[in-house]
Amino acid sequence: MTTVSKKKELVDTLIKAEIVKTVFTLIKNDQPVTMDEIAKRCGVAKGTLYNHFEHKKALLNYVHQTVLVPIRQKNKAIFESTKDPLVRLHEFIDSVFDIMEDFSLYFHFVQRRKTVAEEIGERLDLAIQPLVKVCTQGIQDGTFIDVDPYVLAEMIYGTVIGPVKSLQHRCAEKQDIQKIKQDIICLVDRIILK
Amino acid sequence: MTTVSKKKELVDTLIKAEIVKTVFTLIKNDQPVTMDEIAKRCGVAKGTLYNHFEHKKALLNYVHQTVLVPIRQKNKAIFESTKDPLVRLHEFIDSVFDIMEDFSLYFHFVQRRKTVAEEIGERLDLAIQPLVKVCTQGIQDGTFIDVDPYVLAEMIYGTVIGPVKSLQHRCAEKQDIQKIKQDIICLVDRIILK
Amino acid sequence: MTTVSKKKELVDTLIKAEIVKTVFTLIKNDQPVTMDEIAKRCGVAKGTLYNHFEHKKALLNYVHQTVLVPIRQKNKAIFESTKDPLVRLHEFIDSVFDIMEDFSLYFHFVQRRKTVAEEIGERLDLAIQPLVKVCTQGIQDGTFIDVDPYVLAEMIYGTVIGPVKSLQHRCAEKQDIQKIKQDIICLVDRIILK
Amino acid sequence: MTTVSKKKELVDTLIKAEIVKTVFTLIKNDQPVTMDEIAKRCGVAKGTLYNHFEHKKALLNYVHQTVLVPIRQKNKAIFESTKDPLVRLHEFIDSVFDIMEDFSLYFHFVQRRKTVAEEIGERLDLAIQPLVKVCTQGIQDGTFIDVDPYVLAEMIYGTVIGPVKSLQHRCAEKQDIQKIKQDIICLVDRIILK
DNA sequence: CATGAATGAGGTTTCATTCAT
DNA sequence: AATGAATGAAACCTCATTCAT
Repeated sequence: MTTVSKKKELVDTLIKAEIVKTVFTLIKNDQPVTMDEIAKRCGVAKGTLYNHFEHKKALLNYVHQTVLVPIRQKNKAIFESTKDPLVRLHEFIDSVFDIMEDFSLYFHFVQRRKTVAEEIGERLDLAIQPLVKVCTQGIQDGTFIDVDPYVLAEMIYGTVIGPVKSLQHRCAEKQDIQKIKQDIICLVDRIILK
Repeated sequence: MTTVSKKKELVDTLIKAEIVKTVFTLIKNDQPVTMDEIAKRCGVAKGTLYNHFEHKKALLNYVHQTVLVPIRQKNKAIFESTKDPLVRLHEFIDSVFDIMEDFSLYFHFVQRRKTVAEEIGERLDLAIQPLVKVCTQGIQDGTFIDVDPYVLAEMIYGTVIGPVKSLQHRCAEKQDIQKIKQDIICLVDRIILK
Repeated sequence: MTTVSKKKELVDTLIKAEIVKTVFTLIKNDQPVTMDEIAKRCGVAKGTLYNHFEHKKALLNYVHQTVLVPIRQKNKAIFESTKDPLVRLHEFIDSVFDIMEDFSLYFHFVQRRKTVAEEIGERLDLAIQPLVKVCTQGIQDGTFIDVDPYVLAEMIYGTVIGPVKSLQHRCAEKQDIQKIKQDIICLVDRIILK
Repeated sequence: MTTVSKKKELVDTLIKAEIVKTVFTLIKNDQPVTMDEIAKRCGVAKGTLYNHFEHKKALLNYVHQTVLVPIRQKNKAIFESTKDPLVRLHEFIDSVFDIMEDFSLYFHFVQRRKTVAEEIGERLDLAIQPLVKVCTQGIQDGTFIDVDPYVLAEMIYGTVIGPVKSLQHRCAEKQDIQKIKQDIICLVDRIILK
């Protein structure tokens, strides 16, 4: 790759990063996310945005994907390993809590911009389906109880993600979070193991 | 109350009912929900809508509440009874499946019109908090396992509602639904009972 | 028709007339014809234009049709009569000169807004085809010379309309116009009569 | 001229030729003629276009002139000869049919890019005025009928060019074209000769 | 009260032109 | 000379809300 195209790519990346940051700020402040406003705050012209993204939709999608990337990566590493199903489940729970901040970011974004309908598709793709796979395997191994793996997956998802959602509305201290996590792991183990 | 004001109230009720119906039709058909369109389809003038609702937001909120009322009523009857906590839980699960149609209506509405953020608040008010109460009581009774009642409630919610959400993306026959329900009840019992 | 709807129609007509006038002014002054500018000059809001016309295209088409209406009417009266073909031809020539002002308006409009491609279609519909019919009949009568009626029609059109177009670039006095008209009639007769 | 400046001129010519070709392709395909698109298709940068043409208008004008050059040349050769007026007229008609493709190209271009107003000026310059000269001479010779030479010129122009325009909307075979041409010549002779 | 025409802020997108590299 | 990213003026269109009748 030439020096020039490297530089271009760098600038492109920088601008996109700036856009992502700006859109986040707008969303957090519950201000309308218009192309005018994004451009103004990024210190570029409106046309420039259209040099980097075809539509407004493409721009927002990029922002959205940016949020999802670290979550996807962590999930991929966990779900595609060949470890024991139970181990992978525990890793998933650990991961959710570890990356609570990413999740919080994700929720902040997704909760204000996407409709529930859109979230459901994403949820399926991001968590339910991998969980179903793990559960199916666990059931075949004979280590997990023999229940519809979808129900099992939903149960796990609800048990793990639900409290994370609710935490925003409760006032929980650090130590509580560890306690909750332990309760969750305990509960999940109790349920799925024969 | 005078005859005149009675009449007024009647008309008000009729128009509001018509509006609710119209908004639903629009949402189901994925058509834009504009004041113009609502008015045209209701056979009234746009200004008339503003005699019944201050804002568009107020109008949509009214529609939303209309959907929630039967759900709230059923939940109230269940959660405010003095029956055994476990019985009430089973009644809740029964209720969710019985009113699956209402829920489907609810989801159709909420999924296309409200953001995830709004759904979370509602979810808390509508299901989590009542479930927390029931669980707390069950724990004090000594019949439920001693886990953070929030986690327990979330687990139950996730196990019951999650599959309902996903069902839209799976292709499930009637008999399957009964099977799933049995799996869910079985699972919930297995979890919460000591 | 009710008094109210009569009034509405009146207002609609008045606004449309105002719009037509405004668009003409803009075209004559070679200024850009934007919806914003039309609205401003008509003393109405941009949205109002959209209450009367679906698109900008529809608006411009209306203006265009407004120009064509008197021309079409005169042509229709002439070409649909049962008079002698030669008489109808003379009437057509008379008409073109009588309504020179309409034509001038038409040209002013069409020349600045429509491409030649569009004009050709219109020309066909407005003049050539009626002329072809008249010529065909004259040929069958045995009064017109036996030449491809399209060529004949084009010749007549060119002979009559061409000078009108060119007059804008020459400086012709009133008397000259009468002289030119006589020359044209003379020429046309000389050509088409056996 | 230095070698360097020769080379420059060559490059300039090549690029301009490429631009002309590209613009034609775009116009024929009814695609928007934007500077971006021209540059991309020519394989040069947008800025380069501005090194060869001051404005977009200048660029388009150049393309337009390119189309006109061969037409002008042929016309010049015909109208500036000292042959008999009638012979020159016949040569003009021959020429129009010979270079039908150039004319068709011309119309394709002019019809989609220029307004009728612009076409009229061009028409005058390109055909009417030369024809007026020829006719004037023919009238003075005593071979042409004594009619306003402008009217005569318009008649000839209309009779010759009109059918060419209309041919696009009719479906005419090769032989028909010869027939039409004969009809036209015949008609023109019949009219202008005493 | 009902009406619905008028309003105009707010939004997205296009594209000729400039200018630093 | 060539480049092409950045620019930003214009243009079109939507729709919640107001208000005179």
